[in-house]
Amino acid sequence: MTSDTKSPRIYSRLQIAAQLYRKVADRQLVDAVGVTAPQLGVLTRVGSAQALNQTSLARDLRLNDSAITAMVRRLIGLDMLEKTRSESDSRAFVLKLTAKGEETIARAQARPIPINRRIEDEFGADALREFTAKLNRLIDLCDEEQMAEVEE
Amino acid sequence: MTSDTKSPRIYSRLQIAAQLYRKVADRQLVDAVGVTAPQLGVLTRVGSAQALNQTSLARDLRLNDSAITAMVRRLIGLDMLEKTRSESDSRAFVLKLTAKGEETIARAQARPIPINRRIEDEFGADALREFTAKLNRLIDLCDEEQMAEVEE
DNA sequence: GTTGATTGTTTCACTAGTGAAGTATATCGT
DNA sequence: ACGATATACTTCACTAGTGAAACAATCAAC
Repeated sequence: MTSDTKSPRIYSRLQIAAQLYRKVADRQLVDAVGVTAPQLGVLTRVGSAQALNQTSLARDLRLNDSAITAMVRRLIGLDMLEKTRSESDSRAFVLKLTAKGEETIARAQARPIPINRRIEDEFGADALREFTAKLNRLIDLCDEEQMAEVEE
Repeated sequence: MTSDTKSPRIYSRLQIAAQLYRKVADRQLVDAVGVTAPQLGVLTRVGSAQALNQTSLARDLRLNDSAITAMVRRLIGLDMLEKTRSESDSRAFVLKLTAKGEETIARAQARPIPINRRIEDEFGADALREFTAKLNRLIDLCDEEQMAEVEE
């Protein structure tokens, strides 16, 4: 039994890393600015776009439409987001930040969360770039695999 | 605006990769052996241990106790797992695979899922090793950060 | 040998995601 | 101008995770 069952490694390490990172980031973000990491992701995306609707937001974040429905509902509940019917297309909504939403982004941008600083410092710019490149490669492979399945 | 907001990159790429990988793996696994990736993780851990209880399982998989409660309930519902009160400690349960559970692991081990093959092939053993090393490093950093918080 | 802390598990309320099915509005082809 | 198709969004039922609070059984200490 010298062989250490190679296969499950990447998958489970990836899941653990993602989960743990999110847990730590969530706690720090909620403390600092009152919003979770996925929520901040939505806010910043909405903030950096003009007249975004939910479907485009879903595509940008690579989530499904129903995840967005729920996410937006929560953010409206937190008074961070507003939703108004689009004038050009009455099926769609236009998402907009409230004043509180803008403040939240501003505060988050002003002082980066400790875990992110730590990771940047300890990895260094090069290693980080290489790491994200590999993550992107992994994402591409999964996309290809999905394509392959559809056409089967 | 040449600077590309470096910070959110790793976090969000990691989340996207983890989510997508899990989605693809889940679909392939459910098709092939009738169980999701996290579920298979639990089954294989139980299978490779003798007389495991839920708390140790939680520690092994780096999950929370209540996640295990739910997970075990689902696997019992699928008739893959059994739970009997421990004789040595009557607070604890001993987890054991059913025949169906054993079969499921066996089948999963027999033919690895396409997405895993693809990733192994395209990355190559070295790149994969390096990648998991970085994931482990990331996990360690998050652990340290959590420690730091507790002692604040 | 009670008393108090620790351990194993569950429940609850929550976030965050998926997929399938439904509703309403837009748009296209003829 | 109409019917078919596509698009935007919601709802529902589900998996999978977190954290806090409860409860029972065990273990130490005195």
